[in-house]
Amino acid sequence: MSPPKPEPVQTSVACMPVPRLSVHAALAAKRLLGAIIEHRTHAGAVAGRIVETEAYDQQDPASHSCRGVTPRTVPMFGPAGHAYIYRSYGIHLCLNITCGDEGVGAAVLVRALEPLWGEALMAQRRGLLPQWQSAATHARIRRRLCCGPGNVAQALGLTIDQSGAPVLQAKGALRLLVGMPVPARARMASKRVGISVAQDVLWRFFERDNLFVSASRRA
DNA sequence: CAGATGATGTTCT
DNA sequence: GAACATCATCTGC
Repeated sequence: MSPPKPEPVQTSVACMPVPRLSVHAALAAKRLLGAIIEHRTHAGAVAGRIVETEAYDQQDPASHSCRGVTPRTVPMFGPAGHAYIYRSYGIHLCLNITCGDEGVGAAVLVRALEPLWGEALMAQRRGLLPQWQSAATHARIRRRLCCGPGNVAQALGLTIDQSGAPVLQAKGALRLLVGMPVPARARMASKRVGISVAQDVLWRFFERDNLFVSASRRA
């Protein structure tokens, strides 16, 4: 199967400043809603608007950083604005954006994106290209491209060795850009997904009524 | 729709 | 050896 033609890259949304991330993880998680994550490779550029996040803090028993620095979690303890990517259940990769001051182990998990560009390439990476090309199922497939952290990393085409890469540099392959922030009235908070400790903490945030937040988890 | 399950590699005890 | 910030696919309503 030959790769789809790279789509033209939109740049107008990239003009606004990115939110300050050297803050507590829960605040960074709210600020990152509406921001855009883009990954550029030889195959083309793909990007999506962040619509679902989770905060993980050093003081938080559910966080990889709660027992101090390990080889894997080094980026969490570095400065804000870098990728922390880990392998989940042996199969998937999950993308986080580091936050907080240097020395503090904190990051925000990117759980879902609203696809913006490079959708055909995303579909190919997700193994959904045949269905994508048949226009009848377009909307349904589009909704599945980046829902869930494992799917986000797969659609973006990330690799484990990109953990630690900066995301606030204009020349970087993986970049955080800013579109429309999600105002507080359109923002929902809930318990985080898939953890066995600190289950009552409301550190999952998502945009209300957004189709790209997985349906079963919209509340 | 809900719930169960297997795939799979790394990290930490 | 257990646990794991998941997902697709299956079963049974």
